[in-house]
Amino acid sequence: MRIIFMGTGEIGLPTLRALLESESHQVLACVTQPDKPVGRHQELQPPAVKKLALTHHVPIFQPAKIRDSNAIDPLRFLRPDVIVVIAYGQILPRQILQIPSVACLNLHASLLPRHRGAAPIHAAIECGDAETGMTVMYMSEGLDTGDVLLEKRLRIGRRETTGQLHDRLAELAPGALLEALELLKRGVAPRVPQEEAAATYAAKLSRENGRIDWGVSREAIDHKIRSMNPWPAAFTSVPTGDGPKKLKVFSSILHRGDLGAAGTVVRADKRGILVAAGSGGLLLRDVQLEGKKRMSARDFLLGNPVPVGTLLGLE
RNA sequence: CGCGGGGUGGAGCAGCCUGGUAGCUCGUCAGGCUCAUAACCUGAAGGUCGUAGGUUCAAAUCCUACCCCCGCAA
Repeated sequence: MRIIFMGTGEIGLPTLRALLESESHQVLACVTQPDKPVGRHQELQPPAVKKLALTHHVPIFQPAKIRDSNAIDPLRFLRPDVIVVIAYGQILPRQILQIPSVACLNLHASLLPRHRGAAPIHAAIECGDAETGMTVMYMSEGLDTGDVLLEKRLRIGRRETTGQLHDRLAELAPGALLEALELLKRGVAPRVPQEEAAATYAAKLSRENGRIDWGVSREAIDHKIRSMNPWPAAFTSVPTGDGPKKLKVFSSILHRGDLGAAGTVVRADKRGILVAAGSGGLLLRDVQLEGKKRMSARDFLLGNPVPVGTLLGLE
């Protein structure tokens, strides 16, 4: 089939690669977000999708606003059978949805209608979900509200992070899409409306989402730490000789028992930093002090002793 | 030139302001203690102090340029 690929995030890379290598499909163009100033020195960086498309000599479109007619018309002229959208980053207007002759498909990294929105992977882990998956849906004008074509499920590991789950979902996507395209080609693709009452919404994350509230349960904090890893990273603050500093927490182990006031350091040794939560506690294993590299709690303590009784999270 | 912190034996840090024997906590190796140990004791190895220049009798420390890492911001 003749396909236009629209995507920006890394999660779409395996899918784009599969389409490019497929014998039965032709990628007419890639639409991705404009190069953006990224990183510490604000250098312009092309999206990963663009880099991959360049190596395959596929035409690339990077409209600042996909709603502009001069962004839409070139796509229409390509006369695609299908438009595939995965982590593109802009809301598509109706005019785009109507372009493909067969379908405008979106791949979403959750089992819809659960976790609609920008951060479905984070949400699945933060909510403590046992499973998630990749959904192929027919796009509608609402945000992730379209009818479902098919979905592939994945069990979420007990200690899995968003980064790890992201990569597994990315690898799950190509198979789901190719199967969906095959069903469409044979005219037997299912179309199941989402159950509106079961819908949840996963809003875009900001750094502040990573702040640890030591007063909640140890499970909730553990979900937060895994969910925010690697970005934006769960964090708290720790007193230092130069005042309180931000401490990112990348991994922890649940600890049983009542340990006292939430946020208090109960023990700090080579095993890690044991902190009391609202119920039970957590043994912090991998941390990063602001301005420093990420390291094990053991290494961190060698140069930054944290006395028992220290209260974390104070500004 | 967006703001800021940092590069010191294998790891994490101090020392730099107020130039002049390389320090701390670990790790490693050897030996000892112990029923035993992730515990403890003794000893040892291991560093051109990011790179290149400059100032000086003397530079980890002061000056200049560059490279790399990280936090904030996006």
